[in-house]
Amino acid sequence: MNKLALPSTIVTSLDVAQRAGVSRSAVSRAFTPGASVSRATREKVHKAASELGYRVNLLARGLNKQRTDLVGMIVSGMDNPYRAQQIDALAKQLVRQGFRPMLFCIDQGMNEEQLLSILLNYQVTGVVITSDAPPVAICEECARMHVPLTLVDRGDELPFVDRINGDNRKGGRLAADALIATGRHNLIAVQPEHVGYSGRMRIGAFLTRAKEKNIPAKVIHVSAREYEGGHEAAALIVADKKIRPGVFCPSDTLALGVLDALRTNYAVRVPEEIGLIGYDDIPQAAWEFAKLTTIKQSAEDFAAATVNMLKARISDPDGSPKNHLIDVSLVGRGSI
Amino acid sequence: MNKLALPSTIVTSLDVAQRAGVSRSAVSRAFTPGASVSRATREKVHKAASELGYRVNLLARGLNKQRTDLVGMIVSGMDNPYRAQQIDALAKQLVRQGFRPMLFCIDQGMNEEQLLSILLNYQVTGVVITSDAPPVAICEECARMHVPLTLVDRGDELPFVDRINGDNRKGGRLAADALIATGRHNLIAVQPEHVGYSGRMRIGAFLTRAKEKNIPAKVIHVSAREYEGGHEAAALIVADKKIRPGVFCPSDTLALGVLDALRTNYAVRVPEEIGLIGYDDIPQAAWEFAKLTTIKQSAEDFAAATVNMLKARISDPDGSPKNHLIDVSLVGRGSI
DNA sequence: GTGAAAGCGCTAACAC
DNA sequence: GTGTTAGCGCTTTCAC
Repeated sequence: MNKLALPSTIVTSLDVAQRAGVSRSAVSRAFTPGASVSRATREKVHKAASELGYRVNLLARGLNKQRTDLVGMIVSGMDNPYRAQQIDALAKQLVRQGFRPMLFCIDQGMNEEQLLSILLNYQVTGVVITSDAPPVAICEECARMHVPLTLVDRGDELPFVDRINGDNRKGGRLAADALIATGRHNLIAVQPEHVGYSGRMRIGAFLTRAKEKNIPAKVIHVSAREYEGGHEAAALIVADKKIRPGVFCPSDTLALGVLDALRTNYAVRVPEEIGLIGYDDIPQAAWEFAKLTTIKQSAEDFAAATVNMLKARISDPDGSPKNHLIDVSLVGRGSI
Repeated sequence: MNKLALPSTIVTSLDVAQRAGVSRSAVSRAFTPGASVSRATREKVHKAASELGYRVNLLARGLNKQRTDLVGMIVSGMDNPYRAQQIDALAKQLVRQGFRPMLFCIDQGMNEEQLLSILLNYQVTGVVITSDAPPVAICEECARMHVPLTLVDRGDELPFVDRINGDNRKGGRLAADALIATGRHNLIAVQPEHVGYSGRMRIGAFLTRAKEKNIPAKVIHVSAREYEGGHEAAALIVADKKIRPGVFCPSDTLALGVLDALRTNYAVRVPEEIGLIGYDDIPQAAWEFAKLTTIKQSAEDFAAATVNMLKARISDPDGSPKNHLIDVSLVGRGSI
């Protein structure tokens, strides 16, 4: 990297062409993998380019090729560690596969539609939505613009678009089975007011399984979400005075709220007096104070499946919509 | 939103112009805030546009205006809740101020330089780096390309570029003062092997303050980072058999690892036997099991300062580099 | 394998 | 206030 006098003006492919004594097309080809250029030309061009500090302008290329490799992520709830893991994994996977993620976090006063609108203006190659609010007109808009869209954890409400979901039914079932296997004969599921599709599915499957096995199960409703919701739930559970109940929370943050409140505020022992199982397997679930048994969904699996689905959609824009299920598994840690 | 036969071809400003019976410039102006167009024309254009489902192509606009509003974020350690908070806050703030964040997470096999290279190819308007590895040639590259760069939490190593840092000196001092104020006469700082600039500064200030007050203080070195590092530290602290020591951890995840291990593995009571203070004030620090006293840095303050600095740099590209300090404060929760 | 020319969709002078 | 013209930097037929 030599230090030339700074080219206050932008270095263009023409500059490189002239310096290398070739045409602009040659330069373009030299920077296009698999284009038909001779080895000699390619090297000549690359040399001139690096001397000049040239870099291809992806905006111009995108404008021309009608393809940007930009992928929009519309996200909410980054305060939940699992969501953060998902975003991290997705962003990495996208880059690995040649895409460039744009990140839009739902903010008060900025809804999904507005964010999507911005994305579409950037001619994104695809959009991934991982947030809880409903996507209403969004799917139609993407369809109209022929932009591939993948919904993560948004359920089956919109059957005409690609979706990735954890296997919530299996998860709920595993949770019920696990609690029952440790001799819990009073099952409880905690359901926050603003629970999303996934949570509802998990709880639904949990209750179904309990019924199948003839174990009484009930739902406790709380108004807060995440950790605070868990505190609310703990109060209700304690007041309930069931004998050695088994409690299922459709997210780890919720479960950790329950656990913490039970022990600290009510001196209840877990798992001796109450069995508890969460969902997601966030790092905190493995912490010593918690040792929370939970249902693991791999964020990496989610990311890989999402990007694959996106690629599939790009190469076959009119194929029928897919719904991909991510496998889940039980991680036993002793809280049941 | 009416349903016309889907325009399988892209809708361009020319299409809108023709439909509205005006020129392309008129269309352009109608979509440029503050341009000189008559109300009538603007409305005519907007009507035609929405009938056609037109949206301005920001790539083309960017190519033309040499300005994309794209801002790259290069990030690592999203598994740390504080980092996740920072990214969330920054992404939101950027969008609010009219920028469009691109997210690049450091991945094995993908270093900062490669990611930066991609960003620059997209003609980003600015770059924010919030990661721990050293930025070496990156700053030079940005400077060469005239792309504003802001370093978050990367310290003073590179005085010729804009930087945002928490007030680490004050934080370290506050931590020492707080421990001393509760009668701790044996201070300990926990330092992971791969501690970054911020951590070193915090510990440095902590030790300095201890010395000023004539309180003995030592550093415990651990090889792991975050929660696991805390476990290592706990073992060493217990082995040390100091009387009622006061322990400072330069991050909450580290502190929570210490706390958890002390209680669970060594049955040591906090704060009775050992006082503990962390840094960052992540949500988990407020959880019941922890009630961790800590040094708070507002992620929103960081985000706001970062975006402001970026804007300042954009409007004055050759101004002297700034180093902005974010204020910190003590959050007492009883772990000391 | 290489160059010339046309054009991706937009904005910015410049006339009127 | 509005239309015309000329690019922004790149890729891509199409000849050669």
